[in-house]
Amino acid sequence: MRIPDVFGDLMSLDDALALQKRSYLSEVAIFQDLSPDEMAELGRSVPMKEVTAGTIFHSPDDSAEVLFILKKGRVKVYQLTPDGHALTMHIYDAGSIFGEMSLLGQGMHGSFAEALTPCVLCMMSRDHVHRLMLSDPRVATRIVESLTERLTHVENRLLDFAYRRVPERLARLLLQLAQPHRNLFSRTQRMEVRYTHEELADMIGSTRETTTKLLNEMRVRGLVDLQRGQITLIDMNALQHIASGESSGLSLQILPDKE
Amino acid sequence: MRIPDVFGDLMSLDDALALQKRSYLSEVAIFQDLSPDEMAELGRSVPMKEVTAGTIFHSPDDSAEVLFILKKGRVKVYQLTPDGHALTMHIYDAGSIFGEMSLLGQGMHGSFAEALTPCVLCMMSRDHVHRLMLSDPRVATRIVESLTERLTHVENRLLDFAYRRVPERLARLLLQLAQPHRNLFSRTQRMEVRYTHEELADMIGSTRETTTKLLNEMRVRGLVDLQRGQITLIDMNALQHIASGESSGLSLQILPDKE
DNA sequence: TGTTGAGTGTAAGCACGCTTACATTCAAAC
DNA sequence: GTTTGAATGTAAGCGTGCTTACACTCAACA
Repeated sequence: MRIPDVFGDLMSLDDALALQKRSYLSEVAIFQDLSPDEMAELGRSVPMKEVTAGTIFHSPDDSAEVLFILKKGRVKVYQLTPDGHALTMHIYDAGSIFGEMSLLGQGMHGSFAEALTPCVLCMMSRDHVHRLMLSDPRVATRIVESLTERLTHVENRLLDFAYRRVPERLARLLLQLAQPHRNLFSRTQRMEVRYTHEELADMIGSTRETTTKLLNEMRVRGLVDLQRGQITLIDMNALQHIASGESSGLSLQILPDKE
Repeated sequence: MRIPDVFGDLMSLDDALALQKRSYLSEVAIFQDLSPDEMAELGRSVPMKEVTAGTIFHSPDDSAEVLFILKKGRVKVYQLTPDGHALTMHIYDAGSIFGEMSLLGQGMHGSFAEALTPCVLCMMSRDHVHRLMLSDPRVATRIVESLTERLTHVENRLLDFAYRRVPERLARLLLQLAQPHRNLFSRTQRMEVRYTHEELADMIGSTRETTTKLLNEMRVRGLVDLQRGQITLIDMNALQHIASGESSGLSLQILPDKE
């Protein structure tokens, strides 16, 4: 797993760029309470960066405490265990903030941050964030809300990992990740999950092999349709049933012999 | 673990009570930046409550969004799974804040809060917290720090649950919970953990039986000493070794036959 | 058009730890 | 002193899912 040099060619300080950043930042929930003036000031002082898909723009080696504001794209934050397993801590969508700082905690203690798609990121220093929080309580309040949401999410996952079996965790993940996708031909709308088996395994704390096996069992049963890097959910109800743990596992050995 | 009752039976006047609450609150990290006046105001407006050990003072049924400020004692927050398993989300010591509110998130989405020892709690409404955050950014900043710390902790646990085996999780928990305890006779200082096997099991997402078995294996190997509701850590190095996953499991079957 | 690597399919074997089912010990309450 | 329930001890059995080891498919790139 290689870590390419990220901070290559950053930004130039023309006004146009600052303006663009300003418009970017204004859409981030954290800053929605700031005045236009404050936004302008922010736009001037916050560096921006673009990275291509697959770029690992933060690794545990990076000591600097940085807060990332994700303007465009999707980012995966994950950790590696000594024995080489990866666990995906979180996947952030546009509008999210995340970072290393002890101040804003979240994840980066030994975490990698990888761009899943081309991304546009704003970067703020610890000091900057701190000043911003102190200068405007509404900003701090928004950050509290953001942290709260994440905390809730992680605690739910903890419960999953503690007492739910892998098929349950997988079904829950699929339902959670599912994005609506319109089929142009049949004009039906289906839910899709665009991740590889290995990526899914890293999210549920399982292995690629087990995930593949379970997905194929789901396919055989008509719950999903499988293509490369893409899973189409068909029978949402059945998936929900598995996700709720009411199904007695997915392993085929329990299937009644119908003939 | 009893706490000498300092403010026991002085006077039951309202003023005295407010003063008492004020002094309580002033020791809570969140409010350390407030002025004496602000503390006084807080002391007047925040209700306080005492509960005995074992009391479950919050359950999923309680719909009210309350923020608890734990002044004295220790509190366990846990959730129940449909199949009756319990998972301890967090154990709070004096000075902690925790609560239900979506605002301050953390845990209470279906959680129970149980006093492990006699406790003194202050309770704040969602509105009150919100106002306090908006009125003083330093308060909000402290809350952000608190949330950050908890988030980091939960994420570490998530990693543990995902890829560490039960013996590892148990050893890590013991080391984490260990409190120094002075032996009056030998004047040696030993580390103690005062929980039952079941309580420990609920923290590492395992069962009481497995925990008992592992603890006894540790005892046989001279790593710990066991009494009712109390575990004394003896060989910290060996425990650390198990905790780091370098030990090839604890199960006896792998032990070399020495004779 | 061939090569390459990522993504996927499949299967045997086995260890961990959960389930189930008791027996026993200890401390507190009566 | 007796009783009672919580805490602990122990063990057989077995299923989940990890490990290991390959074969295969497809898309991208040369």
